[in-house]
Amino acid sequence: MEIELQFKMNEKLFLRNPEQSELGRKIIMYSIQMIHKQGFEAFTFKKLAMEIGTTEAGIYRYFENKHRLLIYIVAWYWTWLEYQVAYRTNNIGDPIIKLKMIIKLLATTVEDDLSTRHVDESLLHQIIITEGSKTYLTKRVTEDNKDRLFKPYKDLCGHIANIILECNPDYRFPKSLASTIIEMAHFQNFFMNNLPSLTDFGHEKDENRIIAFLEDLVFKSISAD
Amino acid sequence: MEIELQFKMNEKLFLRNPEQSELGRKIIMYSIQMIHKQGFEAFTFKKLAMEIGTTEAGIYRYFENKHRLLIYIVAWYWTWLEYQVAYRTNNIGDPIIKLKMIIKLLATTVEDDLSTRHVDESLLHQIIITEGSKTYLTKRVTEDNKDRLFKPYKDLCGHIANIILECNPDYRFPKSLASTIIEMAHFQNFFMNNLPSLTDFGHEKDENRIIAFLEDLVFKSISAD
DNA sequence: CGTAAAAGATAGTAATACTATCATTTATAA
DNA sequence: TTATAAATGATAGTATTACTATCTTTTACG
Repeated sequence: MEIELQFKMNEKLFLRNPEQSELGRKIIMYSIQMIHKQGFEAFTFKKLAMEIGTTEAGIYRYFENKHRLLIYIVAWYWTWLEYQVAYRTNNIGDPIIKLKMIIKLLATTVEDDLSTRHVDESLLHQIIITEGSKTYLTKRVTEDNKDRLFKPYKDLCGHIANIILECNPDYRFPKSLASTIIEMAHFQNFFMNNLPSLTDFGHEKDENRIIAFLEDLVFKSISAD
Repeated sequence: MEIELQFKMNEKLFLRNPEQSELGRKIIMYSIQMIHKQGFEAFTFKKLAMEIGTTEAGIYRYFENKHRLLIYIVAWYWTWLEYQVAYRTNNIGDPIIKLKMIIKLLATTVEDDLSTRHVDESLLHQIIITEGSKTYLTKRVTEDNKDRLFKPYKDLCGHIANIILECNPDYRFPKSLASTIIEMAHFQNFFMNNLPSLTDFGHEKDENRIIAFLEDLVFKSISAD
């Protein structure tokens, strides 16, 4: 069977819903490609418009500015990942197995999910690693947070924190450990590939070593004192 | 006694050494204030020049661009912190006590160090939290790394990793744990103050809770299996 | 088929991120 | 002390970025 996945995104994330038009989907598709290739700093609406074959003004009808567009695709990614997590941990009773699955999903290069035709999740995963934290490391974070732009990220974090509590109801830092897992899944990957001396797996460049590190970190942390 | 601290910084970090002239020191001093106040994105050389009472061209003689200036002040901070670590863990034999001291230094709001007159370390610490990772989360990271711009950060990380190994020579991930401590000392602080639901200490906003979390994380991780 | 919404085309502006040039001041060494 | 080089100041200019505005044409759809 062929299923087309769509997520209902927070309306504050855009001016016009990009999922609902050809141009909108092109904006998402090409912006993912361009941000991945050139990095967020070098990415501009003008270049994007040229690539797509539309005009700058056309892009501005969908997104207020490029930072908002970044927040959109990052929020989209977290929504998609939460869905993946739900899907893949469904029917698993043991919270420890669930946690291992989540760590794997966070730390592993994802494959392009064919049920979302205009989004290449593997590129998106790379974008999250390098650009993800830039969405909130700004002076506008409080305002953006009030608009609930980071809700998908916070939901995932809360979800993981709950599973941690299932493993050990007495553990004192479930939410901080959850955000640590998420951030470190990405930072260790970035370091491994770019600043290898900050990790213990610079030579192999093997994501399984990151998983081993995170599992060691998590399960020792939540084991009873 | 009054001591004026100066660090010999990597020459690739600047075009002209800002420590060696009045204008250079003003650039450092005011850029720290402005980046702290407005955030790195809104910070420009033009505004900085106006604030100082010089011209844009004047700033460009010291730093290639604002990103380089950010790398400079961040590298300066890590150099200063490594010095603090060395100073404060001097004569401590027990690596566990050393590690605790380092976690405290990383996670606590620092006080302005009066032996560095043109640098306000407490502002700088806030800048590192919000802007620090932007120094390396770029497409230029490999090039910048070759120029050794991140050496102070990597040195500190290596230093911490060594102490971790002193605690437990069999621990498998000393460097990754070290970079995790450093990054999480900052991210948990940022989350606590801006996205509190990602942490377990959003209500109290107490840095001691972050320290407790990091100590729990670290000492459980390095305890023998 | 008519109308409203979306997209295209074009233009324009203020700010940013620089580079260049030349005059003036300041440090310094012969 | 003077010459002279280095640093700074003053001014100008350019390409690009980050938008906003307006008007026309196309497309969607009830």
